[in-house]
Amino acid sequence: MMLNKTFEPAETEKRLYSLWESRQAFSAQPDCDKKPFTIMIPPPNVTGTLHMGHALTMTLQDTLVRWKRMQGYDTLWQPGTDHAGIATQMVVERSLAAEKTTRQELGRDEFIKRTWKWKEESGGGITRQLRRLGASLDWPRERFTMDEGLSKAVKEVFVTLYKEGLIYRDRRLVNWDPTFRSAISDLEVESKDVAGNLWYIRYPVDGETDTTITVATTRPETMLGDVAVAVHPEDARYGNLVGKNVRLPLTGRLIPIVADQYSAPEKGTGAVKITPAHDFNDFEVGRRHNLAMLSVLDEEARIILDDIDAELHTISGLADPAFVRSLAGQTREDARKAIVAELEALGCLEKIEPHRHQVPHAERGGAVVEPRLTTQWYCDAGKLAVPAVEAVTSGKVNFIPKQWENTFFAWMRDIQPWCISRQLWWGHRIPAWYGPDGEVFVAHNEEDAQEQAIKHYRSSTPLIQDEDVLDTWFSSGLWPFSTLGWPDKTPELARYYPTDVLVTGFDIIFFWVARMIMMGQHFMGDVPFKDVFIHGLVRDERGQKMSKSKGNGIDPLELIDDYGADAMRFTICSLTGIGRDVKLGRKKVEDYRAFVTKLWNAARFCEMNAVKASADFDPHTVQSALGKWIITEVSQAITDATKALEAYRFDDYALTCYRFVWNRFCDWFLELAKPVFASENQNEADEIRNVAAYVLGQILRLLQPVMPFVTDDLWHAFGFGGEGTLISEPWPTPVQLQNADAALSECDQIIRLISEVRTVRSEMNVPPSQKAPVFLKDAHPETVARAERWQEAIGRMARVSHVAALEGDLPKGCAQAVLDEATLIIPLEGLIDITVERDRLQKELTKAEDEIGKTEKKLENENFVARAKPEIVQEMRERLVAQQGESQRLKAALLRIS
RNA sequence: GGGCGCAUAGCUCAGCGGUAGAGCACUACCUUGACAUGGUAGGGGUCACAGGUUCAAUCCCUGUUGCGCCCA
Repeated sequence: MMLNKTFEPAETEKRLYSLWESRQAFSAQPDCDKKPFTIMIPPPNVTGTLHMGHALTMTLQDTLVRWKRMQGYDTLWQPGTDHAGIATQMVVERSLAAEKTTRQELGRDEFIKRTWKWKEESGGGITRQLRRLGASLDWPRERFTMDEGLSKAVKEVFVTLYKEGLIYRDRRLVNWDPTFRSAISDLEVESKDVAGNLWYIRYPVDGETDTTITVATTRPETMLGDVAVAVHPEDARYGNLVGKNVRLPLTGRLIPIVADQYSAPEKGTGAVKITPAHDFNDFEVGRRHNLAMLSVLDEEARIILDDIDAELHTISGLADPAFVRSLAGQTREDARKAIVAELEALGCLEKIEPHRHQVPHAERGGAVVEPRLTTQWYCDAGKLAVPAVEAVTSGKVNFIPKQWENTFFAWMRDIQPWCISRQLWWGHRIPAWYGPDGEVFVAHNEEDAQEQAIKHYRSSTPLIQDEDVLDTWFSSGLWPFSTLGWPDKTPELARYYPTDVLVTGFDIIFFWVARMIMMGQHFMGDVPFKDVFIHGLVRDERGQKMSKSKGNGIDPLELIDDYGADAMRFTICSLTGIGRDVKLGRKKVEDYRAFVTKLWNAARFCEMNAVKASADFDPHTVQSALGKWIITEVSQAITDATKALEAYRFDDYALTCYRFVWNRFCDWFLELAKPVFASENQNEADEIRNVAAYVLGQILRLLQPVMPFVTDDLWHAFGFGGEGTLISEPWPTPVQLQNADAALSECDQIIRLISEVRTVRSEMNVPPSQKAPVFLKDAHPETVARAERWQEAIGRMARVSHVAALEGDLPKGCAQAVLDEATLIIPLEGLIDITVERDRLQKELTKAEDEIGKTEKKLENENFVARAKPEIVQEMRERLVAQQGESQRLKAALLRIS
């Protein structure tokens, strides 16, 4: 079989991936006796499509998993998706809208059926896309947060936490999305700086004809629900008013002036209106002062008067119930306009100031979020946080980089009760049933709830299940053990929990990482993972966050189409340093594709020179210096690459491989091997062929985790093993050759000799077509012998006609260069300008003397000699000798041509 | 306002108490039979600024400035 002129990723990727999958090469083997290594995929949203962020995180995970698999671990990389309550419901509702119907018209059961149908047909497209990346996920184990097993886990957790008092119902403010008409998480709210106004409104003090107190507000429409005015207790301006009441304009309600620290004297007028049902800070003030909580906005953020209608007063020039009633049903925006106009007409509006302020917006959908007083289910995150924090402080869970532990702690320290109910239909319906009197029965199923109800009511009573579903993250938090079969005691659970590492971005430390630790600690009594590797964000080349609206996103599938999955994966790894964002552009992928090509071409060269896998080759038996040298070099690369992966240094891993393959194997080993392959010495040629095959094999293994396709293709082509088998080959191990020092210094010297000659020739503008001899002056006999041994390679690589010790006088018109104890003499009469050569040498000499100066200065410093580590002083002394030698030889060279 | 991170070659980034590195870009030369998606060589850095610790600081400490992120 001959390798094609170029590597063809598209064809190879398709062929190999289906081969791997059909052979279950990715499957965990729960029954084997290998040590397990487990990564849980952060389940992508079932509505999602693959973006660069996925490509980054999945490439890193796949690289780790493939590496560990080669290291002989039984690897489980658990795939799956989450049901993404809001996002999925949105998708299906959109298609209903296209059919001119709504979920309400369809009814809950039918809607759920539709959504499942959508999921089966269109959901989870991302899992197909992950295959294009080469991700070696254990697909037969794929799970979905809504599937039967995981739903069972969710119910179990809910019922248990309820029994333990860690889940409860409470009426308090939530962040409410008026578009979805659902509670949303604090974490799904984004504060945006918005240009608005501060409206200054005069509230007349009750019982005092001419006294008013002016409050400043950014939300005048909420004043219908005002229950107090707060001033700072130490604010002298208002001291005499505390305890008195004001008449609320528009509604005429009598409300107190209270003293509360919350009011900031320097802000606005120092007096603030208090609307506990529509503002988080006001809610706290209301609690402190035992104030009523009046809701004036409904689930769509329209004015609703239920709470205030009974107490509307008619006060001439201040309050008119008819006006207030006319607001009912208006949106908050319309109501604001009407209210401001009315206040102005009443003379209550003191002034309007333009004002920038933070307005909460829903991350998904972008609606302005409304704090709203509702009854929801809450999880006592504060209690669950304690063991979670403990897990991190004790080091049972390690964040990499460690830095992120602070972020984790900061959030955990003032964690709020977690609102877990959502007013959606798509999700895990809350396993709570209500009796006619509102009594709650929490149970695994309706039968159990009925049983409880019968005990409670002493008769069979109709129950109604809670309409709401659970926050998607509630089920995601169970992912590390629910996917393994919990609450059943499965062998998988025993074997793969706790998992080894979680790989994710910092943006979901709170959403997910923290919750998994809480749930894991509580239900499994152990952490869900030992390491948390937090990688950066993918940005474009200019460092901008990729986003749809900016249009600067790159589609990873396009990159794969254009450059191949291997090139993209390698690029990602090479750019993933610890704690750095990944700035990625097409150009970088294109650049690293050149590396894939380089590897391919190096392999082609090997193939052309009859390099073949040899099963019984033992690197320890190698005799040639070149062979010993490259075996030592590849061993070093293996050591470095392994260390890098152990430390999650994907960049170091990729770069170590890159440098070894390109700058050692290709640039030197293969070039130095050419004369050997061409030589008469069949023994040596055979040995170097074997060495080449061995090193190539090590390279393919080393690169398999990051470039699984091209490496397997070559693995097979060279007869190392069958197609698709590299994935399960052992990870390479370094070898330690005995007595290799002479070989290493020999190769090192030859490489430097070639480089010196090349440099001199290039600097002297000698065209490569002009060959010239090289004579060694003052060289040690061993140096001469080495140069003669490598005559052929030196000739090819440095355009040298022949190498020999200098005999007799210096030829005319020479260029010279210093190599260790020797001086290289390159006769180039007629080709070079001797004055240029003199200048060149002079420059070298100046450089050398500068270095001597630096070293001497150090050694002359008594403090240095006395206090520095002895080995450093010794090193400096040796350095000085070498530098002085070089300088003397340069001086001598100059003298010879002057 | 609180917290965190970053600042090194034109660009992207490594590095590290003891002679400043890579890739890309740039310049010159080269189509020699693996590779022009290539080869060879070269130029290019007061390691943000100011102090301090140290025999020695790009590296450790303090402060300043600039940029970015998170939380309020």
